[in-house]
Amino acid sequence: MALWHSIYEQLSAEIGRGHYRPGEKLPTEKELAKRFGVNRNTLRHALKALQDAGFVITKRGLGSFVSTKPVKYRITKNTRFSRNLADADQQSSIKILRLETRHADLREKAILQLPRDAQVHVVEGIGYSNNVPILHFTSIFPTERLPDFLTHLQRTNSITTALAACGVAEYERAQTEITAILAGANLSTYLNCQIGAPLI
Amino acid sequence: MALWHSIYEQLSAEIGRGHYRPGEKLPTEKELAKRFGVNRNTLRHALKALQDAGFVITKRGLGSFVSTKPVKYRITKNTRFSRNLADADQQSSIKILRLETRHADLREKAILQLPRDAQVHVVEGIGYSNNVPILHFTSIFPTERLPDFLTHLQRTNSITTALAACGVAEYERAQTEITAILAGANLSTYLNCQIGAPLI
DNA sequence: GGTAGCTAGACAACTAGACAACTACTAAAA
DNA sequence: TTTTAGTAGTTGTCTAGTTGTCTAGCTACC
Repeated sequence: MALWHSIYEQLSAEIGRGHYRPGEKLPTEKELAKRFGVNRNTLRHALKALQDAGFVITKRGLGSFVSTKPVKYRITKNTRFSRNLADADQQSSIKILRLETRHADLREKAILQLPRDAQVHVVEGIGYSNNVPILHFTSIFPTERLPDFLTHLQRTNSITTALAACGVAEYERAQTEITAILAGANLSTYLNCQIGAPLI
Repeated sequence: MALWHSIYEQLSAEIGRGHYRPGEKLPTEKELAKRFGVNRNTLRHALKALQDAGFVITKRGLGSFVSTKPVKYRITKNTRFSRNLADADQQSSIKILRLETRHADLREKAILQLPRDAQVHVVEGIGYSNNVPILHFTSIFPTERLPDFLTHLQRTNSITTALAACGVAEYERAQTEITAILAGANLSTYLNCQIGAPLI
C-alpha cells in the first residue's frame, strides 16, 4: 500500500476516535511529517485526501482543522473503529529468536543476586503490536527460581503466562525483581507500545 | 555466472573493504548501472541481493546506504556478550518523534479512569541502546496529573526524570498507574533491552 | 517451443529543497 | 492611540532527482 494512504487511514482513525475534535487544529504539516517519518509532500498527499473526504479543512498560513461537519464517510469508518474498540485489543505477539540456558556472568549475578555457579535462561526476541515489529528485547531469568520456564515459554509463547505457570503470580514483582534490567534506566520505563511507524 | 551476481560480489567486497563506510550513501542506481555497463534492472537485481544479505538499506526517493550493522553479528553472539560486559554501560537514549497534548479517546479514558473531557500527553519515539534502534513506543500520560510534563520532557529528554520532576517519585507506581498500558499484557513485560537487530 | 537473463522504456511514489502567499504577532513610528 | 513595518511560522506550488513497478522485446541455451 502507498505510504500516504496508510497515513491517511491513521489520521482519519484518530479523528474518528476523538483525538482531535471538530474545529480543533491539527499539528502542522512539518510536525506530522516528522511523526510519520515522511517528506512533507507525502504527508500533504494524505492531508489532501483528508480534505477531499471532508475530515479536515486547511487554511494557508493557519493550519489544518478538523471539519465541524461530520461526513457520511465517517460512518462507514466508524464501524471499523467500533469493532476495534469492541475487541479492545491491540493484538500483541512475540517472535522468539533465541532460547538458551547458560551460566550467569558477573554482571547478571550482581544484579539478580545469584550465587557463584548460577545459571540463567536467556530469551531474545522481537515484539509485535498488530504485526508491526516494535521491540527487540533480551531478558534474563534465573534458572534456579524458574526451572521449567523455557518449556512453558516455548509452549505458550507468552512470557506472562510462562511466568504464571512457574508460580510467579504478581507481574509487578516479576518485572522489577526477576527480569534483569541490563539496559539503562531510561529504556526500562517504556513498556507501553501502540502502533508502529517503520523504523530505520 | 550471472552478470548481476558478479556485480553483487564486487560491491559487497568494496563495502567490506571499507570503500563505502557504514551509513554512507552509495551512488545512484543510474550511476552504478553506468559504471558496470548494465541496465538498471540488472543492477537492481544485484542491489536486491545486497539488501537481502543485510549490506545495504535502500529508501525510495533517497538512495541506498551501507548498513550500519553488518550481518555477521548474529553469528558471533558470544563476543557480543562479553564485549557488552566489558563496556558495562549500555548507553540508552531516545529520539522523540511526537509530543502533543490532545483529548483522550474512550479507550484511554477507560484505562486511565479519566473524566469526560480529559486530555492526555502523547509521547511517541524510538528507544536506542548503543545507537541501535530497539523500541518504538507511544506513551499516554494524563495531563491533569502532570501539567508541565512535556516541558520537563523536552528539556531532559528522559521520561524518568521528567516524571520525577512532576512529583512522581516511585517508578514502579508510575509505570503501572500512570503509564497507560494500551498494548496487550505481553508486551508490557519487556522492559529489558540489550542489543538490537535491525528491525524491519 | 520454452525459459532464463538482460535490455529498454514508461510511469508511479517518494525525497529534497526553494520560493511564494498568507496569518498572527510585536515593536517602532506617526 | 493608531498605523506601519517587520518577523516568525504556516500552507501552496514548483522543479529536480531518486527508487519501485510494470510491460515489452531481445538473445542464448536447452
